Order: sequence, then structure tokens, then C-alpha cells
Amino acid sequence: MSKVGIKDIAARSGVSSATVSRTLRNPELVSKDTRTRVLKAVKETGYKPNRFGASLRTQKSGNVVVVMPDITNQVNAGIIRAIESEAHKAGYSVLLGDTQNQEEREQHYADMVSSGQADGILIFTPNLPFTLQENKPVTEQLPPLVNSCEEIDNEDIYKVLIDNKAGGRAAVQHLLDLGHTCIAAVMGPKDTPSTLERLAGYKQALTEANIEINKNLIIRGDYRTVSGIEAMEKLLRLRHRPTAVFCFSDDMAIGAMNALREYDYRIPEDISVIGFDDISYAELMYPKLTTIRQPLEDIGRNCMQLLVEQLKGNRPEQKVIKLPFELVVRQSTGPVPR
Amino acid sequence: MSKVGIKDIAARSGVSSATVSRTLRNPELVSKDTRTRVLKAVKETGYKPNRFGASLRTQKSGNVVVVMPDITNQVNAGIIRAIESEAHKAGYSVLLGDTQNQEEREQHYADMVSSGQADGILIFTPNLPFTLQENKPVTEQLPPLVNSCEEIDNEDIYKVLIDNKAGGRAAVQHLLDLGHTCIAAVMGPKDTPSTLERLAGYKQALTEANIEINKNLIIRGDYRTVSGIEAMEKLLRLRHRPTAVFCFSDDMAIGAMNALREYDYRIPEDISVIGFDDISYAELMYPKLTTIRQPLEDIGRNCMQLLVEQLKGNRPEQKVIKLPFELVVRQSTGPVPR
DNA sequence: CTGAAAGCGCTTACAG
DNA sequence: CTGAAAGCGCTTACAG
Repeated sequence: MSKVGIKDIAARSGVSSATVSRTLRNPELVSKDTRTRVLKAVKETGYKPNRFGASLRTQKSGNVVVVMPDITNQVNAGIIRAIESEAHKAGYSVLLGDTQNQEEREQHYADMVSSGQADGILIFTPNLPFTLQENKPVTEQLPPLVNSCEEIDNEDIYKVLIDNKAGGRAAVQHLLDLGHTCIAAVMGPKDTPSTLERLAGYKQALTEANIEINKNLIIRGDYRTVSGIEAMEKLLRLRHRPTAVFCFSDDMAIGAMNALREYDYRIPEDISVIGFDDISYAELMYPKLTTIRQPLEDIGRNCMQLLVEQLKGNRPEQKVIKLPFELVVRQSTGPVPR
Repeated sequence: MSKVGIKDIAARSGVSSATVSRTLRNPELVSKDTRTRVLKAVKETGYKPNRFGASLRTQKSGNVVVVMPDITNQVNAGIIRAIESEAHKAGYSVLLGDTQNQEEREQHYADMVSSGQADGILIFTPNLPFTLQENKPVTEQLPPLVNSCEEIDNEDIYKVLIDNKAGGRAAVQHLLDLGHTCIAAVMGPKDTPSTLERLAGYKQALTEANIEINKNLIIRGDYRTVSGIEAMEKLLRLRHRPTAVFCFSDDMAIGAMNALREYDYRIPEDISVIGFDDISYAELMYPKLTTIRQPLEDIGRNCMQLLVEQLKGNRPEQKVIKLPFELVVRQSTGPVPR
């Protein structure tokens, strides 16, 4: 690696380093003649301004950091895509922080903001990796920040959310409408806000239909495929098997369908399956998966837009953006068997 | 955001900023007493050293950048996971650069190395985003760098690869072994090294079996699901339909299976389908997808290890690491219908 | 339109 | 064990 600095360019083109900097940042301040000379030298040497020098001076990094529990799952994939393209529009680079569900790594990425490596942060976990002092207003203590997907328990934070409870309720209502009364739930990871909400929706729908909640029909999962398989295997052992299963994620629903096929059940003739998310593989399954669609792209776009507003120094009035979910009926759900 | 600097800590604990820095970087150089005082001040204020100041001084960023055409697909997902955990072990942070197949963005991420924001780079596209001068040795002109998945046409670069040609050949040989003679190929994006290699393997296997190459049976795709659907639809219109299809990616194979089901073909009784990659969804399909497995985790791990060696200042003798693929026979391939 | 100079926040060789 | 000082590579207010 050749290490070309601003001084080399200055020397090469016979101007001061100030003029080189101006040529690159504010070319309109420089005469056409010098500009040409400087740019020639830049091109010849392949000079790139050292970001640390610039950022140290300007106190801006031009980066935003995204903190996600698992960057490789399909839900986050859809969100990331939108974040990236929106950030790009606003002139920011995205640093993707995969926490692998480790608190230490969450902290690590949050520190990138504290240490100036990023100007703002998008948080998709339910924890706020910044310590707050009680006596000061929250907004003054936090960097530009938006929270989404897993709600942080703090009213003063900007958020982009869907109504998980209503989503859960809609999923179960769909099954009730098909005549099911023995409906199982496969939950996500313990104590995550999204799971608790969806569970509340599940319970609400059943209660409204005068159906008693049966604890044996509620299984803990972790949103991943394997846990869907295991949950389904547990359910199939029950004396009174469910005729329909509401999985709190598509990945678990896909696992559940695989377990059902393994044991020769027909979907939906024997057992109906509904998921949550509408990842791209949902409609590629056989049978195609009925699910509650999260507007992944909208979530990503809104998150970034809300962050960019803050980066501009604005403090939008509206703290929370609620986005709509949608029941997508496909082939994995059908009338209750009789 | 409170902006606490090293001077604030120095003042608070009654020492010089040099001592604060030592306490944080080389605590063994500082007396226990001062160390305690400094750490107390750090904790109370939540001070994080500004990365730009430090990096400007040390000329190290502690970051590596990963350049990928699409961070959200499942092949890359598997690779990223391994890269992240390996980087973490070596004390590096990973900046994920999704290029969305735009050359401009590829350049942007490469510039992060040129501008000092990253100390090394992992490139999963076939283009080298650095200009080389002919008269100097290549290694001296490049930063620590490893190339994988899509081979860059340069012998002096460190690479982690699988034998795509042999992989393609193995896929077709599997179909030949099942008695198929009319075998279609659904290729990836035009001119990508991986696709050209797999195609060469396809042709080699057929030629060895004395089967003539039929251009109508070779369709262009782009590795994504939709292109698999479209390719299959084209193939089904042919007067002499293939009895087996080799898709150069699992996503396209999944698309192809969906198209087949749409038109009431049975898999594999009517038409066999084989993919390439073995993404996690491959074995969750119905029928479960037969495919050529890429060792995604191994690829990621080896890439990062090879990069870390270079970051340490070493220049390993072996430039290319070849990793083995594996034919995974599942349910989407079967004997030729008679 | 251009240059000299200050300074962003650190780290580290040097001196004590 | 600790401090004063230099300097990493930029940008920009100021002066001309």
C-alpha cells in the first residue's frame, strides 16, 4: 500500500494542503486552473483522504451503526436492504453490527457511537446499551437513535414498530374463522417484547371466542427453524392434538411443516400452520405458507429516515411510527378437519 | 451525548492525559493507585476514547471490511457468520459492505482501506477495486486482502476457493448415474467466474458421457429465485423437455421446483432438480433439495484466518486454499422416468 | 482565490 | 511510575 497524504498532493501540484482539501470538499472555492492540477495529482497517485484525520477535525464520521441480534436471518435481511439504500441516499455508510445475542457485542457496537466512529445508531434489540442518568432528560443523553422490532422499555426513544399484539390476534382469528378451536402457539425467545405481545394477541383472540387457554398448547421456541421442529414434535405427542398451529415466526412455521411431513400429516388437511413475518421463502414452501406479513422494507426505510432527521439536528415530534401488518392467506391453513 | 475527552478524565483524576491513555492501553505501566483513580473517573463519565484520535496516531483502525454483492442471501449469510466470529477472536471488527452489484459501491468499500478506515479487506466479487501499476510487485501495492467465491483474475492474490468446475461435473454425474441424458442447466449471472466454471463442469460431464451439448437446454439465470422460476418455464416449453435440471444455485432450484409444482409436475418422478450451495432452506424444501454443498463456514473461517495472517505482517507461502465441496443427495433427484 | 496556522483527540518516545 | 511535548492527517476561520 502506497501511503499518499495530502502533503504529497500539495507538493505534487504546487499548492498548499489547504487548497487540496478545498479542491476535494468545496471545489467551487478553487480556481479552475488549480483544481485541474490538483485533481490530476489525486488521480495519478490514487490519493484518498485519511478518514481519521478528517473525522477528527469535523467531528463527523459519516457512518451509522445497525445493531441486530442476527444479521443473517431473512427478516433482518429484508430490513437491512432498505436501511442500506436509504442510508446511501442520505450520504451515510452503514456499519452492520451482528450481536449474535451477546450483550458484550451489543455494547461494543454502541461504543462505536460513543467513540465517534458512528454518528447515529439503529437498535433492533430490546436493550438500551447506554446508561442514563435520572436527573437529565433522556434525549440529551442519547445520540441520534432509532429502535425497532424489539421495543426498548423507554418512552422517550424514537421507534418504528408494528402492532404485534394485533398481529397475533389476527393470526388466531384467521384460524378461528376456519373453525379451529384447538389452536397451539409456538413462541419466540423468552421475554422478548415481540413474543410477549404476540402471545397476548393469541390469548385475547381465544378469550374473545370463549375458548379457554390451554398451557399445554403453548410451546417456547426461539424463532429459528429447529425450535419449530421440536415444538411441533412436542405438540404431536399430546392426547388432544391441536388442529392448527400459530408459529411466531416463519422460520419456526417452516420447521413445524417439516416435522408434520416427517410424521405423515397433511397440511392443511390434518393440521393448519400459520407463521409470522412473510420472509421471502414463505411463499416458496409447499404448501405455500400463510402468514402475518411485516412490512420489512417499510420498517427499514422508516428507521433510517427517522435517524437521518435526528442526524440533521431535528427532533421530530412523533416519537413512534406504527406500521401496518397484513394477513397473507396462502395454502398452509384450511378448514378444521371434521 | 456528553462529549467527554481524555483531558476531562485527566483533570478529574489529577493526572496527565498520557497517564490516562496508559491506564487504558497498558495498565501494567501505571501504579495501582492512579489506575484505580483513573478508572473511577472513566466509569463515572462513561468515557470512550475517540477512535479517530487513536487511529490517527497509531495508523491502525482495528477494522476489516467485507465486500459482498448481496449480504442478504443465504450463501453469504453462512459465510458472514464464520467471518464475524473469527474476526472477533482476533480482535477485529467487521464492516459489512453490501455492494448491491454496483461497482461504485464496491469502490466505496475498497476506499475504506485506502483511507485507513479498515486495515484489511475480504472481497467476494470478481473485481479488484484497486489499480495496479505494472512495474511493481502486486503484493506491495495491495493492502491485506483475501478473495473468495468469485475468483479475481490475478495470480498474486490470496484466495479461498472451491473447485466449481468439479462441483458442476459432480452434479451432472449424479444425474447421469440416475439414467438422465436430457439434462438442462440454469446458469448464474453472465460472465461470473463461478458460473463459467460450473458450466464447464456441466459440459465436461456430458461430453465424457458422449452426450451432445444442446444449447436450448442451457438457460441464463442470476442465482436468484425468480430467475429459477423463469428458466424452468422456458424449459417446459421445449419440444424435448429435460428430465433433469441442474441449477447453479439453491435459490434458483427452489424457484424451479415452485414452477414445476405450478404446472403439476412431480419432483423427482417427472423431473429431477439439483441445486448448488446447500443453504439452510435446501433441506427444508418439499421434496428436500439435492445439492452440491459448499462449506460456507469453512470458507468464512479460512478467509478471515488468511487475512489475519497478513494483518500480522506475514505473507503466507500458499496463495490459494482449495476447500472441498460435497454432493448431498436428498429427495429432489431420482431415476429418469421411462 | 490561496496560504499559514491552529487544533481536532489521541499515543508514545523521551526524559526524569 | 509519570509528565511535557510532538505529531498522526486532515479542515477551516482568518488574513491577505
